[in-house]
Amino acid sequence: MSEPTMSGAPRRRTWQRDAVRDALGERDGFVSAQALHAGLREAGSPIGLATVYRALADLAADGAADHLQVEGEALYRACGSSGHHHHLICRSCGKTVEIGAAEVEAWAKAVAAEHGFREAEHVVDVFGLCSDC
Amino acid sequence: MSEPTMSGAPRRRTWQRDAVRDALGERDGFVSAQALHAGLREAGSPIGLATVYRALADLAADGAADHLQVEGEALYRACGSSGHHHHLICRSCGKTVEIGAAEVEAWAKAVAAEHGFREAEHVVDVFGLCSDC
DNA sequence: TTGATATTGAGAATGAATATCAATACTATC
DNA sequence: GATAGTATTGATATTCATTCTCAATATCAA
Repeated sequence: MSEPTMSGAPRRRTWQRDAVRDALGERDGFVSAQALHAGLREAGSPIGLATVYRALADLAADGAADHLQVEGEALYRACGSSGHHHHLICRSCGKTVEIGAAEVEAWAKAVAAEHGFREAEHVVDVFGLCSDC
Repeated sequence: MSEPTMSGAPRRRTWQRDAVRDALGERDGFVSAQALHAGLREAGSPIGLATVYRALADLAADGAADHLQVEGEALYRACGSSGHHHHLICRSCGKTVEIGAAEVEAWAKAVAAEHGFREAEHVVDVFGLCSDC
């Protein structure tokens, strides 16, 4: 029998994974794997690109990071709140605000049910220009 | 002064563009450029891949097609309603329902304003399993 | 019909993301 | 603390979607 609540990820702790987690946490908004890797290298870290991709994928799988696709690129961000939430993102500087939206959750569920759809998930993100841009 | 209502696109009519528009219209859900091209070739059309990409980009720019990014792939769909709308998409068979959502529009605008964001746009799509899947 | 030019398409080029695989580092165990 | 077993790393090759190039061609207005 499988145990859904058990984290099936026996992850070893390495300075590389810590570096990626830390670097991601220091960023305000969403970053690409490429950009994060470039930043780490600039800061003197010899970490490899493939490792950054893997670390980010793991963080996302563990629920420690959010990710979204923009213009054919995957962007990641350290997760503040642990539960389900959405984002308000500045399309100029990348500044991001995490937002909860009970109304939207309810709406999505209702719309799905209305059309006979089950197991509904949704993608909801708001893009704009923040007060500093 | 610019004229936002004027179509700044002096497009020439070619059988290739018509073929892409028609093929897209015949599909139920979202399709990738690659898939659409493969379908056209299978149907005997000698149309080139680059042309399909260009035609789809033009349709999207002209507001005749919607597009969204899934797993690093751009997907297109012929637009039913001309105005702003969202989608309810079956993640199994791709069946898509266009949905309007005044409540969500209002919510997005309110959330953006609340945090000092201007020129807010939003991405709202619901994925689920339709009644046939 | 003709001329100006937008469009096409085969293939090259780009760029993000993943696979490969030997060398290395982490963890539990003794 | 030493050691074996194995997950992880990283330089590089590879895949794959998308865009670019540019000569040949088709479209549209005159």
